[in-house]
Amino acid sequence: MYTHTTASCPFICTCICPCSSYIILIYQQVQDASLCNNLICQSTSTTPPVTPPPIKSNCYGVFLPADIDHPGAYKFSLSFPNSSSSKAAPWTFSPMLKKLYCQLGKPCPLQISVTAKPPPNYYIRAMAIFKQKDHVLVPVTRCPTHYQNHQDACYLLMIMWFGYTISLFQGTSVGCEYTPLMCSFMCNTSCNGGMNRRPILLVLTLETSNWEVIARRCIEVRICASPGRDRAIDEARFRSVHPEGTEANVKNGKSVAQRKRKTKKRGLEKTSECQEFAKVGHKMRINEGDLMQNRREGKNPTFSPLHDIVEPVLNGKFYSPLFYM
Amino acid sequence: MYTHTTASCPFICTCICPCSSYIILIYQQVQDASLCNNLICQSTSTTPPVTPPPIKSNCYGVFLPADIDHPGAYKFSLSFPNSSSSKAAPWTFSPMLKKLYCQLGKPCPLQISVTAKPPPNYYIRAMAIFKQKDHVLVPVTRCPTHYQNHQDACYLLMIMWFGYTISLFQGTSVGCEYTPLMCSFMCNTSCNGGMNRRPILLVLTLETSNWEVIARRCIEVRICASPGRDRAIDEARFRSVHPEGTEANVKNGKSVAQRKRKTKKRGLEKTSECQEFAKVGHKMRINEGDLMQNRREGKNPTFSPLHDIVEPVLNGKFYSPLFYM
DNA sequence: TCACAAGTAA
DNA sequence: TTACTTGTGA
Ligand SMILES: [Zn+2]
Ligand SMILES: [Zn+2]
Repeated sequence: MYTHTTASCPFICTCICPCSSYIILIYQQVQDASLCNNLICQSTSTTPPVTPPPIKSNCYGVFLPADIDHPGAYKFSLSFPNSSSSKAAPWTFSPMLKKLYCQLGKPCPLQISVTAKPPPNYYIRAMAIFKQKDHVLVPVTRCPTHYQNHQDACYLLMIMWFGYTISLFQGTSVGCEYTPLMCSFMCNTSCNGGMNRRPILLVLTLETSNWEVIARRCIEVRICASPGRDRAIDEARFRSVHPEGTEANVKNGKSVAQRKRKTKKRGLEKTSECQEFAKVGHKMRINEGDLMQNRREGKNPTFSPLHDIVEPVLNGKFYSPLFYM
Repeated sequence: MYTHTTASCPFICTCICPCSSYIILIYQQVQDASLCNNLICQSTSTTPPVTPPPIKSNCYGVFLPADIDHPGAYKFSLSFPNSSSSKAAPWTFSPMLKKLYCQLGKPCPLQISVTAKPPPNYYIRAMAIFKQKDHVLVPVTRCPTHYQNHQDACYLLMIMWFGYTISLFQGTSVGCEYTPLMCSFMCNTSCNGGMNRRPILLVLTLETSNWEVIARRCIEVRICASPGRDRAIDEARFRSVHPEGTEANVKNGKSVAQRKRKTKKRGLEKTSECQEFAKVGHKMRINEGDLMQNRREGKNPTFSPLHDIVEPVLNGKFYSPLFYM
């Protein structure tokens, strides 16, 4: 019997892959009923998770195109509660742009749902990737400043990897409409030396016990100081570009109101990652060549257990995950 | 005979104290003439510098008020060559505000002069301190992002501490009017997790062989992306506040056109250092309590030699110096 | 060189 | 919530 509890996780227990920024939530069918039709933090499972889920990241391994919504047979969906109407709210979601605006470190409530109970040991993977295609292979990590100032959060993240906690899933059809999650992002999208103003996507995938992706939901996430202001700006810009189409363009995966200069489009002839990082301190922080080489060889990152901390290390470099749940 | 050469130092050789951000230049009288009346990079001295100069920093030890100009008997002065008139120039100096505006990593030429040749082993100390009185005890360091991306510069800095090079001084009266220095600042004044938009002063002191300060020159330094633009803004603001007084107020040490909101003054009821840093990652990066305790006990920082690198460590914390010469 | 972007103070 | 600050793209 494998047991684990964590006090920091009120609703859902997570198995966190220390590689890059993603989190595994394991769906498991159980016998005993629970208080609520949610993913519930539960310390017991019948089988200890001996092997971690395979790594499917943006920096190695195979990953399907990340920005295509695919509800699948279970009608997997991702939504948000009604966000506060106050402009000072710590988070707000724009259905028009399918984009979450939130402040650094503030928990954001996600809601996932399926129309039928998945088989046992189905799980959900949550990861962050860069939206721009030419950056999608670069791991999304925290900036050095926030990592240095917030190592406790990272510690919390890491011990949860050892915990590898199983979450009970009662289904979303008995009373509760959604399964709530709380997600906190630990850097601004604009952070120097980190995301560096590059927009990111949060990708949730429903996967089988064989780690096959059967459903996917993607939203853009902008972590910023003023979510309300920035959402208003983005939506106004979008409406000025698409006077009537509104939501249709978004659902077709087309580019929406990017944060870009009025005069010219950016991102196509974008400077390389090396050049981008060179602007911060004139030296690359992440060696993309290493990542690509590693990817070609199919290598997984190595883990360095130290006390209770497992650090996500790839080719000797440490990556600080962006978010936790 | 102690010898040392460094290729990275064209004009002057520096003894760099790894504590906080300052640099020691030793004035030494020599017999043989040199090509130019400058501080000249010279690899020979008659006595090896066995003991480093005592640490006089903003975080420990005694330090006189840093923002008072005191030319002293030698009429010690600090000036700049004529800066480029281009708005895109990497540096510019405002005599009106006694303030240097420069870009990150770009070398700035300083000129120092005295009216008479100092005795042997007089030296100059250069250090950066925060301008605001309630931050003056906090060491001025680089931000984590720039430190991580620029460790080579730090390495260069550190090996020069071992080098402890002596500079020959021919005086400023034979042909050359000034002694040129080149100074590079390695973070923006606005850097998160570093100076964090707090203005700094560069303080040059002329000290005797007993480390007694006999002259001092101070300028404000703003390291920013657009020195020309920011100087123009500051000077316009200053003129609007001081229609006729112009330079007089500056020379009297009065507060000049601060970068502040039009409506209200800032800096007097400033939030504490702890609260300031708390905004970056919600955790203090520098424990001011440690610094103060250390200062009360008169402790010096400890040095950790590792390969050829000496790291400035104080109470187990590492400080990355802001600038080098 | 200019205007936008986006964190921050008030 | 507004307006300023200040790095960045074009
Ligand atoms: Zn950050
Ligand atoms: Zn910096």
